[in-house]
Amino acid sequence: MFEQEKLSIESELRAFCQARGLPAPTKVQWSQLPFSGEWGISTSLFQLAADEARQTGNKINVPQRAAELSEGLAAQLGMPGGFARVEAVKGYLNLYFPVPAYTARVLESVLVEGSNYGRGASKGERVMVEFSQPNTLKAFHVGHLRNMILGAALANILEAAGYEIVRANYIGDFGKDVFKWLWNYIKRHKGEQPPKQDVTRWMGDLYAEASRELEADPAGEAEIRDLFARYDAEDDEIRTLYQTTRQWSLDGFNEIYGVMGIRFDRFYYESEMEKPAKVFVEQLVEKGIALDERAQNGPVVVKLDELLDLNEEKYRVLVLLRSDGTSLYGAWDLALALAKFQEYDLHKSIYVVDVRQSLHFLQVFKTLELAGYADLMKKLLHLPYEVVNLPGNVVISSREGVVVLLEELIREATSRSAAIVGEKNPELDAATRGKVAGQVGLAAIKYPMLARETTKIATFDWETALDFNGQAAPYIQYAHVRANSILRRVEDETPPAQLPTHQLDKSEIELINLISQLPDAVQRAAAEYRTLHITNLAYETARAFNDFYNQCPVLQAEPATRAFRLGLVAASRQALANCLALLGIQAPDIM
RNA sequence: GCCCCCAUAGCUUAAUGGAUAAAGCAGCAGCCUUCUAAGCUGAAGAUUCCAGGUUCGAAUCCUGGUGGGGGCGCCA
Repeated sequence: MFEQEKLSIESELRAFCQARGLPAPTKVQWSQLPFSGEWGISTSLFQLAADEARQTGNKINVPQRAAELSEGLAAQLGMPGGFARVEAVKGYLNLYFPVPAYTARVLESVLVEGSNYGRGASKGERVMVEFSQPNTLKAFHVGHLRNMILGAALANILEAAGYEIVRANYIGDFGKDVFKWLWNYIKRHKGEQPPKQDVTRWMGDLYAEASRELEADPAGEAEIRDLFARYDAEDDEIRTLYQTTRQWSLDGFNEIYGVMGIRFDRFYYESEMEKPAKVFVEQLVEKGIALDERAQNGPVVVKLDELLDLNEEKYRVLVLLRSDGTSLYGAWDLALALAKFQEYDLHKSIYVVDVRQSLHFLQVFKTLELAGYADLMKKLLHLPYEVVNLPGNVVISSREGVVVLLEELIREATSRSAAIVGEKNPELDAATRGKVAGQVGLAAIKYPMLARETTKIATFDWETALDFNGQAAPYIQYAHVRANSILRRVEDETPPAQLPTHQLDKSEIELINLISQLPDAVQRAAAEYRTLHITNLAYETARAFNDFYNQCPVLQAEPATRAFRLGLVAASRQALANCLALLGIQAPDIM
């Protein structure tokens, strides 16, 4: 937000170095001044001092030299334009903002830009974010939540950063597991219909049953292959059953997406990739990249390490077709990657898929490179995230039916939230309470998925997931509600054309400081693919707002102060709402 | 056997290679006659897993350990 000011200091720094025969400064690193009631930016001169020592070959005390340099620079700068105060402290150059002018700049840009505040200029590039990828005929559980929430938030953040986004979903509606489920259904549940509620649980239960039955049934494998063959031969009965059961799942997924507030621009299906995948595999065999071992009753594979002449085991072997000629998901992923670029002009194609698939994507991407798609391959990015476990490091398993169902979690969170809303704010009518309960309950379960490093395993337990206090989404929502409840009382007033100035309280300056950081946070979150930067800022902003709320009366303040604070409250509400929107979390007006 | 990830307060987690390692939860002591107390203020709580190394400077980078998790030819 303060690029101009930074650039002007940077050019002063270069002049300073040149005049003294110092090495040219490398990229100047700016950081936020540690907040102590004043607001500004800071850079350090340690690097410059170290570079100087290296250049001259003299042994010097770097911290001492950095202190000297910062003092010299501060003296030369005097009172640079755009700043209120400059100081040199322990090798740092600290530049303090003229509070009234910068405050006005921050608040005005928030209020003018509104819901666009924080958005960057268009980058003129299109990025596809593929996420969710649920498997039909299986349960939708809390393990899938992290992917869904993370993918949706990343898409929002990249969009805000200036990319054009294609939100893609890749439905797992094909493969052995599907026919395993159908096999069990035909044998034990023929004619049964799914229940009205929790379709995916019923699906998942039958899948777990299929897994158990298959282990006990030596003829099962052959029967499943037979179903597969009948599907392939376009057998009416199997095709119809396949379509019907698949649709049950898809309807269940759509219901969940609706509740979660998640949408997609493009759906891909595994079942559509099978045919193009086989064609592509044939080409790979012809090119000598894939090895057809079917004559020896083996599969079709890509022996990546051998092809690359590596001694170590790095890429290993990617299996594309089974020995019976049916295709595997590695082959489908090759076809899918090509399909995406055929359809869209993409700057990047991101796959939000859990970390256990890392080797798989490494293999798929490398195979595409070897097949002559090196340029395309460079645009593919697997964004891994760690899994969600149950307490005691228990792995959530569809196969064993050990799951916490997503629908159940949403229901529990919503009803818990409804009880708390009723207790905290008994005046609300039932309809409003229901609405707020939904907003708060969903927010509470989404937030922890976004507020930690993706490299860390998340543990799901009911107590933490349903704890609405402290560092959690309801805290941020509550700050938004508080701001709103002040503004609600002055809806009829016309805000002044220009915000009056007044002596700012420490808590006001800190709040403005945090609000001003949103545009940078968006760019950084997008560049690093980390939603964490937004959750951190949202929480910090909410905390600063609560502090302000406690320290500074708004409605009862002197007219000028009152008018200024109303502007600050409006800007705070906007900044909080924008952060929450990026995270895919709703900002209630009341709770 | 090979590869990847993780380790920070009792617990869950933050922290551009930079100033005194920051929050929440749990526990302790306070604050509602004021815009919603889902809040705020205190006090307490850390040898950042260990040993080396790089650097003016390391929780952060490198090497080697220890402990835990994950992946590795016909599931997705």
